[in-house]
Amino acid sequence: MPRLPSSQPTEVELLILRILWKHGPSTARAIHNHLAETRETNYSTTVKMLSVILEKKLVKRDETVRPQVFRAAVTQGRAQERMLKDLVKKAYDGSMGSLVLQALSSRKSSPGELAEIRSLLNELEGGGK
Amino acid sequence: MPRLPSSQPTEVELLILRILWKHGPSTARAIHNHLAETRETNYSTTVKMLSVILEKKLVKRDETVRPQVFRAAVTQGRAQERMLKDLVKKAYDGSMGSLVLQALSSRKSSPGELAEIRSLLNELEGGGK
DNA sequence: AATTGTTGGCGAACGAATTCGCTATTCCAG
DNA sequence: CTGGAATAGCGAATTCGTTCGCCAACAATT
Repeated sequence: MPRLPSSQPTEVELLILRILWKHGPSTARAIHNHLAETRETNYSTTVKMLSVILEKKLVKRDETVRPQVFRAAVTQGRAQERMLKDLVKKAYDGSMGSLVLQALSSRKSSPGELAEIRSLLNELEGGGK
Repeated sequence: MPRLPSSQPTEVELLILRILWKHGPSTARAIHNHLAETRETNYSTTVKMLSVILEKKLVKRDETVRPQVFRAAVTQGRAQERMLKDLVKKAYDGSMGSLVLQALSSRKSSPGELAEIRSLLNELEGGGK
C-alpha cells in the first residue's frame, strides 16, 4: 500500500534551505561548497537534490542567468512553523504549551532570550484578558 | 553510499509508543486495536512494526506470558526531549530560545499553560541571577 | 486427538530519500 | 572557432520505512 508523502522537508532539503536562508540566492556550485563543509557528497548529488526540491517547489530557479541561481521559495519562519506544528502534533498530543514547558526546562536559554520570552508572555496574557 | 539511521522514532513507531505510554503494557492485539481507530492497517503490519521497534530497543517484550506483552523502553519525556533537540538542531540552528519564541507567538496556549510557563520562567530567571 | 481460531514471525514488495556515474550542454581561454 | 573545464540533468542503485501475504506455533473447544 502506498504511503503519503511527508509534507515536511527532509534532512538534506533542510540543509540546502538553511544555506539559502543564510546566504541568499546562490548557484549550485556555491551551495555545494557550503554543503561540502559538513558532508562529503558529490557535486552531482547536490545538483540532484536541487532538482528534487525544485520539483517540490521548495526553491525557485532563475534560468535566465548562467550559472543558474537558486533561491528559497519558503521563508525560514514558515518552514520552522510547519515543522514545529508537526512535532507538537506527533509527539506532544497537540499541546504547544507542554512543548514550551519542556523546551524551557530541558535547556538553559540565554538571559536575553528569557527576557524576550517574558515580554512576549506579558503581551499574550495581556491580550487574552 | 549508506545512509545513517535516523536515531529518531519514525511515524508509526511513535504511534505505537504513544499507545504504550497512554495505556501501559499491552498485547499486540490491544495495540493493534488502538491503532485501528486511526488507521486501517493489517494486524500483521502491527506485529511487524512491533518486531522492528523491538529490534531498535524502543520497546521491551515479555515472552514468558501468552500472549506476549509489550512495554515502552523509553519514557515519553525522554523521547520528546530527543525529538525536540533534534528539531532545534536541524531547524533552529541550535537555538532553543528562538523555538520557544516562535512556539508562543504562532499559537495560543491555554491560560493555564501560560501561567505554568510564567512560573517556570520566574524560576529560571531567579536561579540564573 | 482433530478442528478452528489466535498469535507470532519471515520475507517480498513498494515508495521515498539519497547517492553517484555518465552524458549533454554551456562557457571561456587561446 | 575549438578544446578543455564547468554546469546541468537523467537514470540506476542502495537504504529505510511501511505494508501485507503466507506459514508456523500455540490455545481452546468440541
